Amino acid sequence: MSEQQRRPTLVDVARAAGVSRALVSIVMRGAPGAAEATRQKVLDAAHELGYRPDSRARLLRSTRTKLLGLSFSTGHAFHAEIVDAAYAEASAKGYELALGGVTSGRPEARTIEALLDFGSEALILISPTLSSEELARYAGQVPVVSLLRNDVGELADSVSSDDYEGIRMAVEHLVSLGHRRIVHVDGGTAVSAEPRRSAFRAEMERRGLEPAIIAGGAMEEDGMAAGNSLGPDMPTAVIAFNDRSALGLIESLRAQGLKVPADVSVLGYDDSQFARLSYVQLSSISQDAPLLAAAAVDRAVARIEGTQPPGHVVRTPHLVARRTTATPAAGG
Amino acid sequence: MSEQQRRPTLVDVARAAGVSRALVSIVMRGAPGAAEATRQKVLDAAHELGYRPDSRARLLRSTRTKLLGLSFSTGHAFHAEIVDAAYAEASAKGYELALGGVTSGRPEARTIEALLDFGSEALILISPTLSSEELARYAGQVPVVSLLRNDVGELADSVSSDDYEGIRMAVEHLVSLGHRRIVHVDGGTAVSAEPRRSAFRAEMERRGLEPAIIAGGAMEEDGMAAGNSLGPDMPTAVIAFNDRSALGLIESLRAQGLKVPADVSVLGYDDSQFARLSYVQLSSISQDAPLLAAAAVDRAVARIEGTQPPGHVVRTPHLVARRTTATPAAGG
DNA sequence: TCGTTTCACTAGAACGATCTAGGTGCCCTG
DNA sequence: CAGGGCACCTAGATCGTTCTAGTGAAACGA
Repeated sequence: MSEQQRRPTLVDVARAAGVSRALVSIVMRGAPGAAEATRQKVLDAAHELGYRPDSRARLLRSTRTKLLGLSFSTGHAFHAEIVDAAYAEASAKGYELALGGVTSGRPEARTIEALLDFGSEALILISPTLSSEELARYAGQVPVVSLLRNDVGELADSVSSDDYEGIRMAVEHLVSLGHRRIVHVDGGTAVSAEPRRSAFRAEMERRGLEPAIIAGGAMEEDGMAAGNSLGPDMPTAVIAFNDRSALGLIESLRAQGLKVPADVSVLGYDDSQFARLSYVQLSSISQDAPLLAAAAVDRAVARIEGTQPPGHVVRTPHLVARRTTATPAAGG
Repeated sequence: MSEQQRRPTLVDVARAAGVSRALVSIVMRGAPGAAEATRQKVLDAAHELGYRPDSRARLLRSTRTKLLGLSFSTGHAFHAEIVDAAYAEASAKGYELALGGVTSGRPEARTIEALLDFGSEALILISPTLSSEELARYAGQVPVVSLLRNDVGELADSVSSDDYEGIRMAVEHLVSLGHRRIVHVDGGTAVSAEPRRSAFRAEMERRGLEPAIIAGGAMEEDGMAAGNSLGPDMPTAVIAFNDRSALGLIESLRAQGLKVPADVSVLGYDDSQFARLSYVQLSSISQDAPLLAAAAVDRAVARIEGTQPPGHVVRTPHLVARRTTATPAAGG
């Protein structure tokens, strides 16, 4: 049943090592001002006692928490990839990450408050859905970096992927394969749906092609529904809003007896783990989660350390051609 | 450029409301000992100033943090479902959740230390891979609840799903449909792979059937590989280690020209969002993430509040029959 | 030799909350 | 009208750190 025992404090270590509290503090945080011999003695004592600094007390006093708050949506696989990369980048920069999940029953604001309560020095918000006013309010308290959404005003930083360029590449790829009847299954109300939609329209028109857009969404179901509604006037290629939607779309085409890419080419967006699955091999536009995450962490740290003013980073995505896009069937 | 301004403290509120620091504290945490009129006055002042209690200071003094540490693997969709449910349950019980992600580059121990640093009063670990010794060490510091793994000794609590019963139901279901040649594609080295494997063996033998087991894993790729190796001696039904593996398996069968469930029935495990996808409709054994999460949070809170000794909760899974299991073809 | 600098270290005051131990009034009781 | 009880409120200590301002001693330069 083992008594839950009080964890050792600086005082305990100081007593064990025969030095003052302050010196132990100096040694523990690796600050200059301690002789090598003493440093070693203190470290030994600390290790002996199993001492771990109490971050609450530490942070209370120091204002620096070395903590980055990161909000993400549970259930978005793409967000999970960003979280992974952010962990790595933060830890390389000497920061810890506080994760906040946004779920259906838990609004983003609630999550952000929790992250601030933990003592986050900056917030990285993946695809935030907050209004610009709310974002501005938080940005008045700590640096805020919006990831994958760039219309966040002057106060907040943003790191996003160039949606126009991504769609341009998608169209370019399909056109260069010989497709002319291309449909975009859009993302409905999802965060980057609008820029992609208008990019598609502009890019198709620029090439003198008809920009057919049908309503979609971010999930497999949306892709399926869109696929089913395609029936009467089947195009030779489809650009889906994202990979999951593309998967649903492919399934729908398959159910209609069509082969991908022989009959219809399908291009996803995100280059998520779904796209990479060996049996899917979905051609996709990669936003490069690790790079985006690293850029976001970089910006957050730069802002915290005051080395730079707010700014907006836009990264160029790239095309990953796999097995779902090909030359259209003759006469398509 | 807006000056990042100091957040208001108890003192500020006290001054604004014309009362003492202590009284504000009393009001803020809803403790008894303040007149209704004063309470209102303080609340108004606090709201006016936009005061939010500093959890670091609060926690430092009070030992109670009302914080539950939850570790999960990014990229495990099933874990994400648990996180969702845990948030809801924790918040209903008046606790906040601290999330810790386990990724390939970030060992579980590292994540746990971070959760403890945040001040977690208890840890909920989803499918922990730590050794029993390490678990015991942490369990000596705070209550530890292991989720989906039950061999964690006396010190830690566990909440798990009855793997034997799950597999028994799976076999039962298939046998009652008329299947006799059933294969189990196992989970390789995954956490619950071994109990499911031996449950399958025992349950098949109990019924006088041949328990065919082939090596698999937790991902689509593993299911595909297993499906491909099935070729020569195709069974009429397969029980996969989990839904993702089942998906890969189905894909492989499809590539071999076999229809599911007409030629082969496939049963998944987890009843994850993948199983529920409208174009998949995978029959699966549900471990009921929300219930498991709620049970884990309950145990953690019970332990923290000292109302109960460590214990092991086992929940019974249930079968969700969808479209991938059916009566075998005549002569199968 | 005597200031000055540097180095190693320490005492004590923060940080922003909670908690303990009172101190007021005010009402009631006998 | 003394004394007890209660409801409301406050001063001051405290949590475990970090930070500021020193202290003492050794090393240095002139």
